[in-house]
Amino acid sequence: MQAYWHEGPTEVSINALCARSGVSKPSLYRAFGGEDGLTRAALTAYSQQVLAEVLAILDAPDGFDAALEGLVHYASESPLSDPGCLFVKMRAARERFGPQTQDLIDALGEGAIAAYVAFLDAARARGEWAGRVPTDLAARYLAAQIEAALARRAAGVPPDEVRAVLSLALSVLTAPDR
Amino acid sequence: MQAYWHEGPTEVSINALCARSGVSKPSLYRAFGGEDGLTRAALTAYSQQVLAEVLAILDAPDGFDAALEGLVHYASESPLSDPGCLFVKMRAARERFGPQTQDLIDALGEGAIAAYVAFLDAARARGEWAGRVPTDLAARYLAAQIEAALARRAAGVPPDEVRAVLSLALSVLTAPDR
DNA sequence: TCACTTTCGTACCACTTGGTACGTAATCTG
DNA sequence: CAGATTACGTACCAAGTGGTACGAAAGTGA
Repeated sequence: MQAYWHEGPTEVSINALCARSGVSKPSLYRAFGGEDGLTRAALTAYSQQVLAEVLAILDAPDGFDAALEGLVHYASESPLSDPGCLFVKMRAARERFGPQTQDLIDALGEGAIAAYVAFLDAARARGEWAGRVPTDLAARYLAAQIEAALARRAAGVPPDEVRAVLSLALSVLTAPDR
Repeated sequence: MQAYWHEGPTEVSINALCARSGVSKPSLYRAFGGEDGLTRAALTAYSQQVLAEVLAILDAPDGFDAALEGLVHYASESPLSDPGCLFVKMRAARERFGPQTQDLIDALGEGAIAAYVAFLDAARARGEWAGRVPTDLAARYLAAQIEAALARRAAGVPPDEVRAVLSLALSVLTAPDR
C-alpha cells in the first residue's frame, strides 16, 4: 500500500505522487492523515525493510572484520542503495518534514547507534576487536562513515570510489595498533 | 550587494528573499538574470570568501600535521561553519539548481580535490608525510571527510562529536604505519 | 426493495513558487 | 528648462503546493 511511495524519495509532491500512482488525493489523506503521516509511514516501511538487512550483516557469524567488510559492500555497492538510502536522504532534509516524521528520524538514528554499540560490544567481548577507541565513539564513527558513504553514493560518486574511501575510513577500527 | 543572500542558504525562496532584503523582484532579476544566476553569484561570492581560508590553512608553515589539525578545527569548531558550509549544502541539493550553478558546484568540487592533491604532494615532497595511501585517494578521502564533517555540523551534531569523528578519520593519514 | 451508512473522487480552496509587462519616476543630455 | 533614456517597482501571470467540501457511487442492514 505504500510501496509506490518509494519511487519518489523527497522531492516528489503529493499531487505528482497521486497522479502517478492512480490514487485520489482524499483517499491518500484518509489513509495517512496528511503529509507528515505519509512520510512517517514511508520511512517506517523503508526502515523495516532495510534495518533488518543491516542487522543481519552485523550479526553475521564470520567475525568482526567480515561484518565490517559486509557493511562496506552494502553501503558502497549494494544495488538497494543505488538510488540512495531513504533514511539518509530524509535525515539530511529533516527540517522539511513534520514533527512525527522528525521524531521517527531521530529515533531511527539513535537506534542505529545503539545497534552499532551492541555490535562493537559483542565483538570486544568475543575478543575479535581490541581497538583502543572507546566503543561509543567507534559506534558514532561507524554510523557517520556509513551515512557519508550512502550520501556520496546518492550524489553520484562511483561505487568504486565510495568503497575505497569507506574502506580506508573503517581501517581505523581494524588496524592492529588501534 | 549579495551579502544578504547568505542569510538564506538553500531553502529560502526568491519572494521571501526580496521581501526580507527590501529589493524588488525585477531589480533582482535585472541584476542576476534569473534564479540560476543568483545562486551562482551567491556561491561564487561564498567560495571566494571561504576557499581563501581553507587554502591558507593548507599553506600554513607549521607542517603537515598542523595543517590537518587546522582543517579539523576549521570544519568542526569554526563559527564560520556554524550555519553550515554553503558549498556543502548546495552540493547536497545539486539537482535543485540551474545548469550554471551546477557547473560551478562541479568546478569547485574538482578545485578542492586539486588543492588537496597539491597539499599532499607538497607534504610528501617535504618529507612530512610518508603515507602509503595513494595521493589521489588520500585527497578524495580528505575531501569526503571534511565535507561529511561540515554536513554533520549543519545537521546539528555537537562540535565536540564532529571533531572527535573527524580527528579519528584523519588519523588514518597521520598514523606512522600508513 | 428500501433506507442508511460508508467509501470514493471531482472539483475546488487559499497560498506560494519563479518570472514579467508596463506605467512611473529619476537621471542624463542638450 | 525640455526631451530622451534609463532605472525602478507595483501589480500581475501561469503553474504548482498541501489540503478539503461535497455530491455521487457502492456497500449493508432489514
